[in-house]
Amino acid sequence: MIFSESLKKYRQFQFVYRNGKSYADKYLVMYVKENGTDRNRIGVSVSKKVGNSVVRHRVTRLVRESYRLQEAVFNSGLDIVVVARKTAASVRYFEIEEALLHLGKLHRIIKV
RNA sequence: UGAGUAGGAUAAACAAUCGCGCCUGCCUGGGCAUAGCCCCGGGCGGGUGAGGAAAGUCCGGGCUUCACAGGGCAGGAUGCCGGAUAACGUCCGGUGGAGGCGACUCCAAGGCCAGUGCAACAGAAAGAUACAGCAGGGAAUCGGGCUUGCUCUGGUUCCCUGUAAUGGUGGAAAGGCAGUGUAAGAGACUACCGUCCGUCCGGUAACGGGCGGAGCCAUGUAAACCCCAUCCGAAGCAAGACCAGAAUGAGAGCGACAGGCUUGCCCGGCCUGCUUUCAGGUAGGUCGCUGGACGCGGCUGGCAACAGCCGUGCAAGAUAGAUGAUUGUUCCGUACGAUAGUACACGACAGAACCCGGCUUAUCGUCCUGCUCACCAU
Repeated sequence: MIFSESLKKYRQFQFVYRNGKSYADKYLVMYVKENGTDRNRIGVSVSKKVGNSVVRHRVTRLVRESYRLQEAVFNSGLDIVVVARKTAASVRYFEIEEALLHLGKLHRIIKV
């Protein structure tokens, strides 16, 4: 991804959870916190409640893919954590993409 | 053709666009003023990228570190015989038993004459019996018979004795069944079957068969403790090795400059400082990391598991974790329909994490092979 890296460490996730703002819709929850750089960092979290390993992996990929394709419309300098909800287990790609953009609008981090 | 049985293969396909990990070729930027076979990147091209169970983590082994003179106890696992193997609780071939007409399937299949424990309920009695029954004898009593008191005979009640055929209970009632025998019965005796002992033959063995003998002294349970035999050191790739700039510690040198303490001052001493070397091991990184008890094909040996030889191939290696998304066509499935076709849909179970050999569990379908039984035809 051109403008972004991924969040990796447990502590980084915890920092965003504690200090960031969150919005949720039917499929996803999004936490956002400014990180003070000119790049975005995105982390995806899918718990065991969502499904078995294959399902979780698929949801992770869908979220990452839809972020990758829509990367340019997001503002820079943010740490974003996307948490999948249980309902996301049996969802198609476009519904994930739609949910991601919807939450971005709620956070007002989408470029107009 | 139908029903069944044993085993195997496969795990939707193709194309376009965007994207990811690893390997590799070429070009190129920076560290760096020059050069490099050093370090950090970028671009383009090529190759490659989940499973039959990758799962559960239940066994076994390799590998790594630690421990280790030898022996024993404890603990755990296994348990008919032979073989295969690196090893196994796995596999193959047998033996015995159970089920099935059969192909075939299933078995935790050593030892309760070392000891201890348990055996509910039922039943008379469960390391033991006599409830009912059957039979003999005696007594009392009521009858019958006739030669009128009997060495005749029947019933009922009680007592003594014999018995374990029959009955019911039970998982199990102390070999089975038939006959002889007897008052009634009983391996008391006899034949056959079973069991045990001896012996001979076959087999590496488990075991099987023949012959002879013993009437058969005694329940079940060892996935009850236990006994016997065999095997087992512990922990695991977050193993472990290396690099290393954090913390910390040690030594040497520099300076005689600054601050603090030691006494008001000086000298002296101590601490803080700077440079450097070593130890150390944090963040981070590299290796381990995939060429192996490897895949495929053939030959040879073996009933087989498997082994040997030859040829050939190299086929994921991530580290918060790549292997994906969209679109189109075809295939499959479900529903409707005579076909054509139309509609529906994340197209079974499920995602590598050091590597192998197994076991177990999950699973939509499709295809193939061997064999068995029944029916039909010739």
